[in-house]
Amino acid sequence: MLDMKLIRENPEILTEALKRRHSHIDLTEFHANDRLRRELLIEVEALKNRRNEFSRVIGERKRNKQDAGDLITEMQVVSSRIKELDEQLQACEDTLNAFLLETPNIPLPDVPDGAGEQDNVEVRRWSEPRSFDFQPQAHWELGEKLDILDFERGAKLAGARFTVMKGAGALLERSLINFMLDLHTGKHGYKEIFPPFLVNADAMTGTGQLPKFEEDLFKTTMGYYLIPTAEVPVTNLHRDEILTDEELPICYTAYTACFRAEAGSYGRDTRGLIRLHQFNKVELVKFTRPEDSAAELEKLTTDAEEVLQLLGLPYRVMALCTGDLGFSSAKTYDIEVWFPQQGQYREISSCSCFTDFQARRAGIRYRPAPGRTEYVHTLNGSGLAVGRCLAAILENYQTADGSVIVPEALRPYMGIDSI
RNA sequence: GGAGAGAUGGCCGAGUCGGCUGAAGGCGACCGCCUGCUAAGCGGUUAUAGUGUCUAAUGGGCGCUAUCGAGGGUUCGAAUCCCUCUCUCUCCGCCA
Repeated sequence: MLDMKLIRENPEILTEALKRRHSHIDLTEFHANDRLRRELLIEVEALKNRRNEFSRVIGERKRNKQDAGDLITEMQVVSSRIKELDEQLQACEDTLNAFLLETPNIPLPDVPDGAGEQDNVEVRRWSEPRSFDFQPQAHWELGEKLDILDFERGAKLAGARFTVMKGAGALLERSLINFMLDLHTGKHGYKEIFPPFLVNADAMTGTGQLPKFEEDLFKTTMGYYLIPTAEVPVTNLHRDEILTDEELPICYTAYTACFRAEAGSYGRDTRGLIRLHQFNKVELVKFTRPEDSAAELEKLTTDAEEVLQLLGLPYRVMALCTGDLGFSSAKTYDIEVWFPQQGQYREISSCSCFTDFQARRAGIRYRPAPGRTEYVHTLNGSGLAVGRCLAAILENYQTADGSVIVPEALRPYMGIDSI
């Protein structure tokens, strides 16, 4: 959510931002409603002021056993007028609020301009894709032949876009989760969180999934939402709180399962582990002072990169352009890992700075100085998507006979050196 | 699932038959005084948001409005009365 004052006083900033995002939102109605709101507010508050004063007088007279009938009659009229105005004001604020909830964040100045994915900019690249002296197989083929991935039975149990991990596959998944959590809590200093996987609508609104992206979410009959990422419960941990200056930055890491409806991606990545309705992810979340968020995003990204480095998986880092930027994000780096069978880099982590956009929605503030409050900046990134990481390991570490070497860093967790 | 109790400021905790309670009192925290130091003691400060106006070093000054779990109702007026919902606690039942 953006600052109403900013839109009021510097509408050109938002206009410019929307243009960079290739998004078309008309501000005329907003400005009209904003003016109307303040007019109504001035009128109704003046009346309420009168009502309060007269109530005091009425109270005094009653105590002194004096008649207050004349004032009460007058106040009846005032009160009914207040009620009318309050209703108009409410309607006006609902409209403004709906607008704010559906307006995307303003990209940071250093975000490259562009219309879509093709305009993203490569920032850096780590290691070189390995050259194969045989035809590399896709991870789903390897997984099925090794009997560690079972898509058929996943479909039997739940449907398309579900899988079952078995034996060394399940062990590898679990080892990756532990490996990532150990790295982030140990070396990088994040605090581990294990949150609920189901949350309420308020939490989903706080981080920006609702109201705009409801169709991407699974919802239970009881009204709970399944989390699409740990970002939701972990960021909302501090919803409606005022943090102290000293405790910032707060850095959390969390393993959760993630659930996505994947509406609108029907034909894409129908095979393998790339796009499932349920997948595991280790997430990194930070709450920072505004002035620190840019540097913290860089650190968060390199923290995520280190997972791939330790696993020996080639990757590149992309700066998303304005046209590809997520709704709530002000700046995003995607980390893309190499998939030999597809011959391309695929997203395995998305690291974003949301500036105060989520914090304003979720009411997450801090005290920069005694007596003052300010919104924090929130950041998050995958560190990493576990299933995609497993897939990348299978493909990059496969051998000619179809077995898979276990990366050095995972051997203490796996207890075996090949699958 | 059944029965009961409760939800007030950073925390604890008062709020009588609705009226000067944004909210007593205490604790904590901060500032100042005192003290050789510490402690004790004394004085003061200590919620958030919206909005008007003034000054304009955008940081405030002076006002107003709202908020006592959330929403609605009664009333000239509600933390106080009524309804709905949410959450917490206790006991019973069930259950990984």
